[in-house]
Amino acid sequence: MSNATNVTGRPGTAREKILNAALTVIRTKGFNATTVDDLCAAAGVTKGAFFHHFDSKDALGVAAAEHWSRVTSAFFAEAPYHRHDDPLDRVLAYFAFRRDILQGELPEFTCLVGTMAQEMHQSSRAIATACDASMSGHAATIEPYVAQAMEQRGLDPSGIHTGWSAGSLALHMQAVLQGAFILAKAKGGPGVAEESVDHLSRYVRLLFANHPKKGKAT
Amino acid sequence: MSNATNVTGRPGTAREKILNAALTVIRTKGFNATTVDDLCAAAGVTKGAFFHHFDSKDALGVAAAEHWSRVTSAFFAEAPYHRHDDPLDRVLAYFAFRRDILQGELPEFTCLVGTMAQEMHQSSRAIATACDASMSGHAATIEPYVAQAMEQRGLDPSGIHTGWSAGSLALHMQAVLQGAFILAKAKGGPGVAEESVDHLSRYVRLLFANHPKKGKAT
DNA sequence: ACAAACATACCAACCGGTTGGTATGTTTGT
DNA sequence: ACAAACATACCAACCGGTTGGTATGTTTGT
Repeated sequence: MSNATNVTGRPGTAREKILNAALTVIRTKGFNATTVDDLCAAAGVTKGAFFHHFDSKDALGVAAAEHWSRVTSAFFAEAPYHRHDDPLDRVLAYFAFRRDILQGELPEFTCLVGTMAQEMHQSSRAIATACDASMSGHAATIEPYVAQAMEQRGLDPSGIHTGWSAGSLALHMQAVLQGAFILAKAKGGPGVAEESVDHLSRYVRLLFANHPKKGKAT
Repeated sequence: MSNATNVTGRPGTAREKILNAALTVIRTKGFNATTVDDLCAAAGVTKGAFFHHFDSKDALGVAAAEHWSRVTSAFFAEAPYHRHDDPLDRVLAYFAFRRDILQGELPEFTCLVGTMAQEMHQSSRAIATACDASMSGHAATIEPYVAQAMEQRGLDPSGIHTGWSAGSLALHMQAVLQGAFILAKAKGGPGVAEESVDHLSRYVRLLFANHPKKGKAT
């Protein structure tokens, strides 16, 4: 009944342990197939502790999506792709980075909020909204790089192509990654996902192909 | 105990009714959240009939994926995009078609096997394999169009680009669509999905941009 | 030609185990 | 002293699957 207040969550507390357990367990089994007892066992806490910190399993789902946002934000903030001078290089390096981290077992490189959105979009709009916030929030961190590259290279998509924006391209990147995860899950390995990221990188390179940096004409 | 034999499935039988119900119910609720009773209620049959035709809920999942393959094969076989003379036009018209059918409620245009693969890949490899067969099987129906377009226009991806094939591009298309569905589910509407399909179409056009049909140089 | 034997398709009632959640404590930090 | 943070014990509802049975064919031996 006391909930939603302890946003900080001191490390080592039951809340933090449950949240961290949720990231791996839900990615492995999916949200519906994950029982509250699974979560408690993985976190090493009792059910009483669980329902002290979360009003319901759904509330844990929302909190897990938010926790995922924090964890991945920190993870991507430290990634090397930000360090390039050229905005387009940053975007391209982002793809290389996303390709590099496609390692280990499926639950390790797969996306929690993509999984939960797929499963819960009809039964819990609260969870779906939290998942959307997480995915769109991540897209919003690369959107400025895309926008900068477009501006710097004089790429105006509304004129030349059918009409798109830095935002729609950033969201499309997330769609490709989410879809790549699904194929990887179906096939049982990351191979297909790597190829899809390659196609995505190739797409962006082609978009900018005739738009070199400064005033160098083709 | 008698099972796996009646592959044809006479229409109107309990088996057919359960299978058809499964397509919509599982797309709406997901596989785990769908109970056997849900399926029986939607199909208008009893549980006894269900377990007469399917050994287990998982077996129904596999059969549903196979049923989905049959239904979608027939659906796409009748679609207009096959009727273009030029192979590249067929691929482009395929995208337009996929974009056009993004209508109605989410469970209506969303993919059963993508949903099931996501949810069941760890708990039932049999289901995941059936889902992979369905998605890869569909990709295999457009792969020849891509290959024909490449050959006709002299596009050799192993030389010019990083290295890709008609097969990997066809699979990438499925990844984009699957990912678009996830974003649509998270956001609660098909808007994002349409934009992703547009990006995909633009990608393929760019791939062939400098490769006109006959001998017309740029 | 016909009945016994068998198969298929289905149904209503039931069962053991699981699941999210609750009620009632006890511990711990300030 | 008191509230936040847990732990223990427990429950009602639900869920996949089973059981015993019926109705309606189909096959087979004579």
